[in-house]
Amino acid sequence: MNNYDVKQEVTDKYSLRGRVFHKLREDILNGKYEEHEELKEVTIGEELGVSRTPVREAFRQLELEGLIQIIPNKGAYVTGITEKDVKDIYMIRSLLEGLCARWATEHITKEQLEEMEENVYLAKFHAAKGHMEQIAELDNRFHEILYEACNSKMLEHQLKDFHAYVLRVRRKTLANQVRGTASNEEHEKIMEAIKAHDADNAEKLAHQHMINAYENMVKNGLHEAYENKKLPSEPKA
Amino acid sequence: MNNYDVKQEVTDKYSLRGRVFHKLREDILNGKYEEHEELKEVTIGEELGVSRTPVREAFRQLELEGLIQIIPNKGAYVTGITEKDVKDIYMIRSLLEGLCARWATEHITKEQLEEMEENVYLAKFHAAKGHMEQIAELDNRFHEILYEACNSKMLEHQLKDFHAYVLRVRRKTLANQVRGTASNEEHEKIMEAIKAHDADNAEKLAHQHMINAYENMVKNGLHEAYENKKLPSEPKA
DNA sequence: CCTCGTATGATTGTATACAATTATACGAGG
DNA sequence: CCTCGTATAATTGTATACAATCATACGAGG
Repeated sequence: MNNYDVKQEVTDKYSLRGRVFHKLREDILNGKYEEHEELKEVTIGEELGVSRTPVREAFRQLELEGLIQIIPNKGAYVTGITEKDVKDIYMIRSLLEGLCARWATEHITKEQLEEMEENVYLAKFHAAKGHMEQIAELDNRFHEILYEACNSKMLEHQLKDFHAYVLRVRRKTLANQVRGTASNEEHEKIMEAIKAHDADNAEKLAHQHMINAYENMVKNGLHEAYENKKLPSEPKA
Repeated sequence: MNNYDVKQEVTDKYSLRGRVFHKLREDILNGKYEEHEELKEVTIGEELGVSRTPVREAFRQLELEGLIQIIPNKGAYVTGITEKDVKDIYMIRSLLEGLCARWATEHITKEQLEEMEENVYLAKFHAAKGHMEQIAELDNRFHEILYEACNSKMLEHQLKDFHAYVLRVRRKTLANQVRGTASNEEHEKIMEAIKAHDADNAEKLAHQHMINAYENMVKNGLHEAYENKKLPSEPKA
């Protein structure tokens, strides 16, 4: 339609700044840094072999993503992500994914629907074979298709952010054949609701899909994803 | 509880970068720049009397906020905000404000509830007097209290972002005594549901509150808020 | 021994210089 | 006249130098 939206990733990975951004993002989400640990511009720069300039720019972005907090003239501190944050995100996402499915029902294109059908089909195949890596990939892609199909760059933007935020935790969760299969069956039902132009049902199913995903994650021990991160404890006097 | 969360604004207004960020944000939301207009680092820097460094950092943040799009080695282009974006945001917000009200019901503190009661009381007073500026202020604050009371930094962060995003449009809308009064009455009902620990009702009321706000905005002519911005038209061949 | 002020060092904030990349203009060749 | 390649200019990407701010240590004074 309009060729303005040929947008690549919001943050390219091929500039130094982009690399710093993605590296720090990964490290923070991985739990490499303690919560409230101070990140120094020179130190990070030296570790990655770059000057302060790209590091600073990456810091500003990470701040807006909520991963670090910058106190002016003082320093950058890791915010981290707690179990409660993950829970909150899933609750928020459950609502927004529902809305997304509703809108996608009204706006999905033929091409998108075709890719979605292929996605579900392939996922079924890989689930039977136990190819966990591919299942995770297809799961990601399924949701992305949904985001793109909703025809709302605001909602798409939000959901992609959240999606990336919990990606690390989620990948671990999907490494579980039972849930992988169940998840894909839910995808299929969502897709069928969309094909049937049943927006109410699509919304409800997508909503429940998120809740199921979260509950499965809790059941399998969400905390394992954070085993290497110390829980924040009340500082004793 | 923990004193880590004494966070000030995510982007301070007293550094050059902060000033550039807020200035560009305002200008973009105000429609000073055409959609898809290219922003040049030197030009912006000269206009504001600063070097490229703070401008670049501000650009990175604006990109993450979705207001501009940066194409590597090429330039920064204004994304702008369309009427559809505003509509989408209100639909998204209606869901999230509902969730927020639900959580606030479970987590609001005595102090927050007191400020909320004072807020509603004052708003009633100013509405009767026709003090539009104060009504707008109190309206903003009411929602902020709600955001802070929900006890979820993820949700609070999201809602504050959206809130700021549509603030300019909204201020114009509230400059309307009828809606100001109705809006405040809705605030009161939400508050009472929270006081009665009726989370279901609080959610429903907050949800409807957003929808009403949006519909009122449309009725009064959302487009007026964008009278100085050209609508994007399909480029003819 | 404690308190406060100053000096010093460390760290962030900003400006500028230079490198890399991209867009444009122009001319040679067909 | 058109196409393509090269040169040039403009713009972004990065590194570094300098300024401003903040934290710490240390010593004078009480």
